[in-house]
Amino acid sequence: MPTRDRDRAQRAEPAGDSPDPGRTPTIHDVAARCGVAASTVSRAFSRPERVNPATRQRILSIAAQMGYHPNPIARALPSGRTRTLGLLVPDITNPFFLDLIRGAERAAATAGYTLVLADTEETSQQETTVVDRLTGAVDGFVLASSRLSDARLREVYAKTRLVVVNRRVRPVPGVLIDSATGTRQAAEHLASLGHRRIAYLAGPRASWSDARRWRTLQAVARQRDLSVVRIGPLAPTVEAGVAAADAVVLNDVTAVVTFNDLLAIGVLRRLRARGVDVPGQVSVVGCDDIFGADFCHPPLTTLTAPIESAGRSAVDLLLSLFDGDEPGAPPRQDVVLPTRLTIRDSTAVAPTTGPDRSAQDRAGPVSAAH
Amino acid sequence: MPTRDRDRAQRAEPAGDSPDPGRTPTIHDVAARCGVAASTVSRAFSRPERVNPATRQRILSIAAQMGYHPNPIARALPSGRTRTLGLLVPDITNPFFLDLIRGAERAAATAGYTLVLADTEETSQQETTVVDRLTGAVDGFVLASSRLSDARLREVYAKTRLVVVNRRVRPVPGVLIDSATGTRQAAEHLASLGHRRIAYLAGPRASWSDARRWRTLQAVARQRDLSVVRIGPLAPTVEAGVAAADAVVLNDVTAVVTFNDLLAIGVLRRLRARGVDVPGQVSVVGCDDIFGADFCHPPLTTLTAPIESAGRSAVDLLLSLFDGDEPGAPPRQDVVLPTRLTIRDSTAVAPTTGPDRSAQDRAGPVSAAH
DNA sequence: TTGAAAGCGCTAACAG
DNA sequence: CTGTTAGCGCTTTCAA
Repeated sequence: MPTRDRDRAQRAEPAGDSPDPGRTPTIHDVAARCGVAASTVSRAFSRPERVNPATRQRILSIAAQMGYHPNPIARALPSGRTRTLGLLVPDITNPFFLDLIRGAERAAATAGYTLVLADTEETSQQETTVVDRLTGAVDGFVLASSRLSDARLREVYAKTRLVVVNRRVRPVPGVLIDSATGTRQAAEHLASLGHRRIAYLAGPRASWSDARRWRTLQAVARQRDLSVVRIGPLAPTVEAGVAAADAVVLNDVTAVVTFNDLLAIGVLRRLRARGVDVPGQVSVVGCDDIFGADFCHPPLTTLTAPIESAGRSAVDLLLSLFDGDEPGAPPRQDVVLPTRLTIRDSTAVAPTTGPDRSAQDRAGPVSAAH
Repeated sequence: MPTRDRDRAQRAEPAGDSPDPGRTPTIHDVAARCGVAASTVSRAFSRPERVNPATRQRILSIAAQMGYHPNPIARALPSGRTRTLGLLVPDITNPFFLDLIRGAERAAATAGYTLVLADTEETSQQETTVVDRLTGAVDGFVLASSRLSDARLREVYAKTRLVVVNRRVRPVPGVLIDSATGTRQAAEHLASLGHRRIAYLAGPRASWSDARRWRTLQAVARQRDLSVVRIGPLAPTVEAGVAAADAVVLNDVTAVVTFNDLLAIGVLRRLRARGVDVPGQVSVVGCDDIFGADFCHPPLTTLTAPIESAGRSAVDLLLSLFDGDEPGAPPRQDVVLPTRLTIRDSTAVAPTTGPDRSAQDRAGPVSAAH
């Protein structure tokens, strides 16, 4: 049988190429061709230093000319290492995750890992299913904006390597984009521009960042004697922003801070449609600085979040977990990434006409929306 | 040894939970607990119809309470099926691919497949490496805007399942976004608006779509007696668009058609900075209708491409290859997706002042750019 | 430094 | 319908 392979190959390819045409060569084919044991070929690839340089050289070159490539699956079975990472996002549709994916993919690629991408469609159910299906197929997970409960997250952490993004669940290591400082800057920016009454368009109820942002906003409001009204929770989408814009007008504020840029873009769209001038009548501050925030109209003042860095950090943190730690190991230092305010054209001094006056100005359109 | 596991489990967990704490249960643990052969447990999961409903029921419920999940790697080794697909894109950074990824992910998820995502960084080298590394770890590949040569693509196709997007390489099955009809519409739209002199900002040299678009443009130009000037090849990025905008002005045209929206957005940005009114002085037509095309300023007239559909189709086509066909099987029908022109605010009637006059108008800024 | 042998966890004939 | 028996292709002791 092995003889047959050999003969065929010799006849077909003088240079000595693939043995049995159609079948991908295995470690044994290479071993046979080299006159060494299979285990030696294995070592030549996975532990090159433990094999004689001369033999290694020969094995490698013969393998190359046979078109041999180690089978990653077969490799993973005994070793338990797949060199693959799972990245779960709640909604690929959201450009925020594009940047996250990008950062994660790059960090993974740099480390020689491959990324498995899954969309959990905003449900903890799907998330659980995917995690279960992928466990064993990946060396670890990055869960971005997970919808799982703290308890479930801890369970998962107990049986596999895990990093969460935008979530703080001890002892699961996490990457947090800290919008607090940025939010504070934003609020003070608005206060300095003379805004006294601000609306906050809230994100999904379960969002850690949303809670923090709202708390910060309230704190600044107290200090600077502003009044902030919370509108939401809202889906983090352009459509929700469009819808919420009417509530903004109704609430008679001179500035809006939104949970994310998608909402802000929706607000901009709707305000423009209603003839409300931004930033003349209303100032808008977004969050994240996603693709598009700089070329929408007007260009958006927003909290620039290091999203790509977050993706990169999450993968790096996950990878660092592989060095010695057991699953469920003692807590690691969380990575906290700062945000900063990027001022563009959607914010300006509050209209000199007070809120009440401007409310009158807009009486027509407002009632029209009813 | 098996007895030990059993005893432990019984002692630790009255309900009969995981055997050896810390070790994930295997098919054998479940089999032992159920008093059946391992192969029966295997069948209960992979071929439920070939096992007695009662036994299956018992196995499934015991497995569930033991927290057993089939190990995907171990499953893949003998079966050769990983239920995983590889998606390779040249540049995750490009939002075009976000939509493609989205469509592919959805189609894959629907079919119960998982997506492995890789960025080839625009190099055929990286692409080859990734393909080699992933071969065997995925059931097939979708290569989007591949940078591989036709020959290499055929080679890959000979040893694994493969679908290309935006590429026509017989006999490799492909999904093509046919911008020809859309481009024709765009050109005629401009012609009807009175534009006589049009610039085309070309994309990467190797792009199949770019070649087709340019040809179509020339054809229409001949028919409608327009003159078109080709600028490029250009990287398909906002930055390249910014840079090319100056060339556009210099070429003294009244309309620009760009290879993609990123270029168009860059042109818009630069033109605005230079005080050239769009669409008053110059009309701009993009291509693809990516996220942002509808809210940039002014909202972009563009060829709406069914990008997400393309991703979905590519995966569906790939999956269809699994039904019976051998790798390297006879050619399949390519999927051709049409584009259509979406008219927004970046196009308008050509300025009544002829090209020459308007060139004079802009003499200052033009020379300033020199 | 190299070889032989025993699996990794599961699937897939083939009997029964 | 279920059990037995071989592997899938590779890694990994353990000896030599």
